[in-house]
Amino acid sequence: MAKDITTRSENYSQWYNDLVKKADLAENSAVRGCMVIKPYGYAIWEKMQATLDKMFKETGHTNAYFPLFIPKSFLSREAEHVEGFAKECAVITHYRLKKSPDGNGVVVDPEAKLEEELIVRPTSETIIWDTYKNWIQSYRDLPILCNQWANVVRWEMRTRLFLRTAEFLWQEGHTAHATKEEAEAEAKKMLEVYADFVENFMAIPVIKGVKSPNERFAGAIDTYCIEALMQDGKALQAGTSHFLGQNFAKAFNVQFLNKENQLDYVWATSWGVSTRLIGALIMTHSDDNGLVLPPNLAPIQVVVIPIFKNEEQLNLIREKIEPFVKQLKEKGISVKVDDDDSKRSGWKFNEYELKGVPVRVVVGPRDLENNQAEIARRDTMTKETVPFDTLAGTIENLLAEIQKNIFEKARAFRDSNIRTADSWDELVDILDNKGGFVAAHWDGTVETEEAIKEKIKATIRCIPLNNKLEDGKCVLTGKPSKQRVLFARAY
RNA sequence: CGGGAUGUAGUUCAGUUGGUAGAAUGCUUGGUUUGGGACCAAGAGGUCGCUCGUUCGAGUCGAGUCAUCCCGACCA
Repeated sequence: MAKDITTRSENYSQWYNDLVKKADLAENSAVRGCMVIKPYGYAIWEKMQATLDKMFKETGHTNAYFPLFIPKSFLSREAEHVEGFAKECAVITHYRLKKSPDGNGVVVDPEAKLEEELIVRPTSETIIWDTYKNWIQSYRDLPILCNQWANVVRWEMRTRLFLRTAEFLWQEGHTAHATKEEAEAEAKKMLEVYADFVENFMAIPVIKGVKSPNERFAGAIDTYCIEALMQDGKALQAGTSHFLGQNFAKAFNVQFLNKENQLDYVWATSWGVSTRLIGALIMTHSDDNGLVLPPNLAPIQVVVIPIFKNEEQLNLIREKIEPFVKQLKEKGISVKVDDDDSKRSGWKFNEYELKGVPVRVVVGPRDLENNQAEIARRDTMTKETVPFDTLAGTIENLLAEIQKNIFEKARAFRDSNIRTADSWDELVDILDNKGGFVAAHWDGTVETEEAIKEKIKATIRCIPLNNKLEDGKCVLTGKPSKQRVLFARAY
């Protein structure tokens, strides 16, 4: 459990990469910058999807699907938006191949050039607003509360498994409202949904805040975000919710007649979280034995490992474990009984620890005699023996306790890594030697924000919601400031 | 697109002044094992990224080329 930020951060990239591969979550693909999510990793994503989807439905949203391809002209309608994404777009120029003249393989057919190039969506605001235009005429058509589960492509120069890949999976919500107040409330509500999900299901503590102008989504009026802290002291943006104002409605000419019979532009929000959250999960909870999964998201919550020398013994154990495995399943707990005799039990212990399975139950001849089982918890790596008849109940409680414990552990770590700096030297010293978030005064200008980023590679992660106001001086310029903002080096 | 490095067995990597292609791990088979990543034996597995050059002879030296990784810039 290397908790020392400075020692761990040196090899953190390597450690992270190895873990993703060893735990069987994902691997690099033949296509540069793209990732293969393996079954175990995808199972985690499916659990995240199911939970989020339920939360979206409970807040009145429905799912829809929009095209993968966006006409180039759509992207350029909103000036800031195009500038924000232009440098990382995959562009489709042709629609057909033909046999190579030299007989080897195929070449792009020059005659099949598209009149207008298509962009593989880096995000769907433009295609969706072009569609919404046809859906909205009256205030009675509003609000529209749609979510889409999709893949998007952002052609990044440097990629890392889960954290930044050329293609990634996400959900993007796009809502249309009759009033500014309603749209702002929606953006804030979805931020709360994200914070609830990330903290209570993923056990990752987050800071809710609003982005500074420089970090804002391209085309947004306000970007609300949740920021998490990784074990190497770097921050990670875990989710964003944007209040888009009327920018996209104006760009795509989406107007409606309001109750006063006046033509008005629609107010918009968009919000999204991605497979990047799996990266956050790994970097928040894992230790030197491998992954640590919060019980709420673990594809396998309990693994049962029988220890046996022959078929006869295994049958006795099977008979004994059957009742509590059934009880656990009835409680909705996912259980895997691993009685594969081609792997030794010691090997299995390590394997399931590496994969982060929260609870392990071991039953061998010794336990049959004493009518008990050994249970081991992944978060603390401790073991205890429990009588068979109380096993199911004990495990149910233990899963809840593990969920709580890893969240509290992560929160304690995060809280102990939020520091205040009152001078430039102090800010630099903390970032270089300790990492974490640094609360410091900033004069509120984009120039200063950029200058700080340029000098020390740290960005303003957010201005926390409910930030308390206090007078101070900007750490860089010395100009007056009304509140502290959170700086960090980030992924 | 700048700076650096690396391409050898499925994987991770050795390979000396140029002279028969190596290890670990994984895989297959058989046996002994099985309460914290077992052991023994046998076996399969290679166009040394590609091209050209130097040489009697190139994994090794030279030139070119392609690819990948790392550090920047960009970013969820």
